[in-house]
Amino acid sequence: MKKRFKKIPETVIRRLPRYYRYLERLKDEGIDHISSRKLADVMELTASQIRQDLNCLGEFGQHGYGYKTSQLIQVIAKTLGIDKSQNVVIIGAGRMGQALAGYGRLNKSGFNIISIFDKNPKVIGNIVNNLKVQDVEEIDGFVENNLVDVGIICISNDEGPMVAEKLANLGIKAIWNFSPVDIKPSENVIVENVHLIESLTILSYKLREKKVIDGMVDEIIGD
Amino acid sequence: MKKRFKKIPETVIRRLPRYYRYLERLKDEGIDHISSRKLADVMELTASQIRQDLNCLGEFGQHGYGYKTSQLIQVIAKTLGIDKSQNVVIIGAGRMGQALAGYGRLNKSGFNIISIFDKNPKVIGNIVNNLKVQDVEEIDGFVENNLVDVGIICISNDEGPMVAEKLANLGIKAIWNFSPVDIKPSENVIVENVHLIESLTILSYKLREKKVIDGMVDEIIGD
DNA sequence: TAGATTGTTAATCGATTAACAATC
DNA sequence: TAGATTGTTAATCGATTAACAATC
Repeated sequence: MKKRFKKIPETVIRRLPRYYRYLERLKDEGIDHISSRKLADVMELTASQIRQDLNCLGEFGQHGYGYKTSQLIQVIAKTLGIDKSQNVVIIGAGRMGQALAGYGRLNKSGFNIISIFDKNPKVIGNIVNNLKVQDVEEIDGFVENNLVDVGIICISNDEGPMVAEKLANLGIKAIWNFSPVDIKPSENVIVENVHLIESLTILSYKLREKKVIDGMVDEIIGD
Repeated sequence: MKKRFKKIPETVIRRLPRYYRYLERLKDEGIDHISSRKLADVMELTASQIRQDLNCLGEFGQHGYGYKTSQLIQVIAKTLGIDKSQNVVIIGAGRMGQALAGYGRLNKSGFNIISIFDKNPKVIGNIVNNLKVQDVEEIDGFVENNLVDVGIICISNDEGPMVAEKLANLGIKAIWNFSPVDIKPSENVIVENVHLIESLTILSYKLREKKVIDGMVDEIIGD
């Protein structure tokens, strides 16, 4: 009998979506099995790491053969919880809210956007990706009558934490936060804070570092 | 004399934008100095880690007093290369491209969006955030006549790597990629690949894990 | 069988935490 | 000065890589 519960390290979890994406692509290309060595080449990882990572999910490999792509995809999907569809609401129908509402890959991974809310009367009633923007004042009733798994907070002011608390009180257990102030996870609610600017800032650092190494700029630590 | 070049670990670099954000906020609240202990409480890190991290940038603390917020902000900004403004172009004026074009925090960190391109004739000529969408065919001339530091790829098809290569040939050295296929960094070009779905997927995993721990669901590893 | 490749243990490497002398 | 807090070294912890017996 298999182990009932095995804690998977967060570092591994954070790599799983990328495995999933590459494996989906390989499967689409008609590749039905792959060795850790070849997958490592494609993904620019080490074969050793891939075997260690996949072993956290169970034993799927076949000695002398490799891993079956479709089986791996299935297991990763199940581990990540994207094998079942989940209902999502968006709070904030600004540009980012609209972009996420129309983001096809969400649906592909089982996230169904079932409603979008805003507080701006000029925006309420607009159609965004086949959904009519609702008044955020009506969210209580909506959440009571619909099973909502995830709330996406897409407002641009500092009220994210307040909105998150409201959603938590309504029973929403997961928050995907795009608003500028970090939302702290609590006993009731899981959070992923997204700050797009961080990734661009890191790019900026690396660009500068490259310029220093290439001798185009003088130094990193000044004076 | 100070060291001319000190390699900062990537793990530290990836935390710097978050330090920057919190310190900016503290400064806005009128806090002009802070100890590693207090900053650790606010940011939910350990004081020890903060001191280690900041020491990678130099020695700024004052014994018995702490760190000056504004000095720290300045040093982090310089390290990350956001102390100077950088010119950015966006390729792809779809919803995500538009959202990024209107994303105020980019400007705040010194990233100036100087142009936005698309290949769709229906979109070319539209005004997005005070910029007229240009025909992507005209990008060569534009880049030759303007200093462009970063290219943001916001297309939704699989042509990201091709677009990136074109930009690299035009001399753009940094790519911020939102398109679905990973762009591989090369000798000429630095890349940050962004896959928003990954962060939502991790949220999904954590939600599931929480449900298992709370006894609302049976198991993580099936069968 | 022989070749390929896994699963897993051991070795290495790096990152985080703890501790404390130095010092403002 | 006494109290607070840094900078830094040492200890711990965890993640990655290497190695190889097991096995298809």
